[in-house]
Amino acid sequence: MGTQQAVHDPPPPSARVQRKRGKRIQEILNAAAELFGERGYDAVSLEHVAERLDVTKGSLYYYFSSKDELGTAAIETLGDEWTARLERLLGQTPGTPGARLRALIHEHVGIAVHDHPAALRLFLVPREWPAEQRERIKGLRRRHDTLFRTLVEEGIASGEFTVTSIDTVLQCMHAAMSQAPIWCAELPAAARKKAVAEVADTLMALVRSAP
Amino acid sequence: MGTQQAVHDPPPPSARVQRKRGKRIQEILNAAAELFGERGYDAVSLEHVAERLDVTKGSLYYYFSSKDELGTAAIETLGDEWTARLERLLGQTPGTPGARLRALIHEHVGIAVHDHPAALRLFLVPREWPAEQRERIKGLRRRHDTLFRTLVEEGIASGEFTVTSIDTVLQCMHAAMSQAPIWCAELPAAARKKAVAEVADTLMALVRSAP
DNA sequence: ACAAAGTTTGACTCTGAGGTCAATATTTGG
DNA sequence: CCAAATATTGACCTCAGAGTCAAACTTTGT
Repeated sequence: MGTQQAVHDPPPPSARVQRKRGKRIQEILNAAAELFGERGYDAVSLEHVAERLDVTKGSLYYYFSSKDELGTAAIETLGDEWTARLERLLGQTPGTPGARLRALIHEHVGIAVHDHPAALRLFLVPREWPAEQRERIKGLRRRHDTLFRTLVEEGIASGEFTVTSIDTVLQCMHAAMSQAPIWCAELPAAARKKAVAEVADTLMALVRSAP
Repeated sequence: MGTQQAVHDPPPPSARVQRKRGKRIQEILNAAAELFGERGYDAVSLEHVAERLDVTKGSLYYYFSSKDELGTAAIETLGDEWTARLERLLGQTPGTPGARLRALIHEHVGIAVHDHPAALRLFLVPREWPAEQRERIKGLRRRHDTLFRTLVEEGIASGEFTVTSIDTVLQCMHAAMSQAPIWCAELPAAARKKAVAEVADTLMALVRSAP
């Protein structure tokens, strides 16, 4: 019982191997996030994910112990990337809360419509996730919501916005933004950019209620 | 080859029997509509429907040739009842387009939140229905949307409303109303009535954009 | 070069849900 | 009361998709 590890019980895997494993996991998560974003969680089977990676289903179980675990991890990846894009945008968009909020909505709907048409269903349609994964999803969503909430609160503080209820406004905004990709999918591609802008304009009305 | 039916091919079932069959079909549709409204289409199996009626799955196939057929028919029942309630409300709510629209939104969200928490997903989340049933669902939704569209158009004509794009406003409104039951489900029952009213107030902002 | 560790495979099981159908029970009308 | 029409059953089929695992293959460190 010296300063050495107790009788080498589990020989720890080398750092290089671990990094490699981490990379592989990221590859899997990216592929899965892409698929879930395109078609939604239930519509994507593990064979689909495996096929996109040119491996077989069995391999996935070497890294993840269930579909739900892979699912939440992948959704987390997607959500992180998404939030990062929004945060970056805010970082480089100065101006009033109104201008910034509009840009944020526009970017968010844009990402949804152009890049991840089915992704938002992952957050909208409640699934009975196992408790542990539920927490992770909630956390993701909270972080994302905070971006919008903060701006709205700033706008209210500065007198630029007026609302009946912050929570309700945020929920409505969120709902409308999440639906956008679904009905935009029916529009000809050319009309989509315009539609996204209109959604942003329209939703700005939610924070400019008459007194 | 007289004026009589050609050699009595299929003896037609008596009127009474037919009425009875119709009733049974309605019972099934009601049970199914209820379940679909509570838990969503995919989450409800035919055994669930059968169980609620105290029969077995097989019986359902005596009346409907597939889950999708029963599904659309049931959704139609639900939608018809729903639209009827909204139409009735409009019939007995006089006033400006603004007042009427607010009442309509309130009623619609109220029905969703209190009576059919999962029903709206049936319309929001696109399913690949067989062509024939798709038409019926579209028709339902059109009829329903018309109620809102008409009022919005009236309000615009009278100068009471201002919008960037009618379609966009309607889509956003619809999306927010449809999500409401889902997030209201997390509220304590006591808070729901208030939440419904707030949604109605908030959404009214969508038709009062600044010029 | 070679053994241990790490990775992938493919064939397998299990389950839930849609759908079928011959046999059986019930209702109807003469 | 009885035969034909109508309704219901329950056992069965099929299929997709989650999950398992021993065996085979590949990489790593010495």
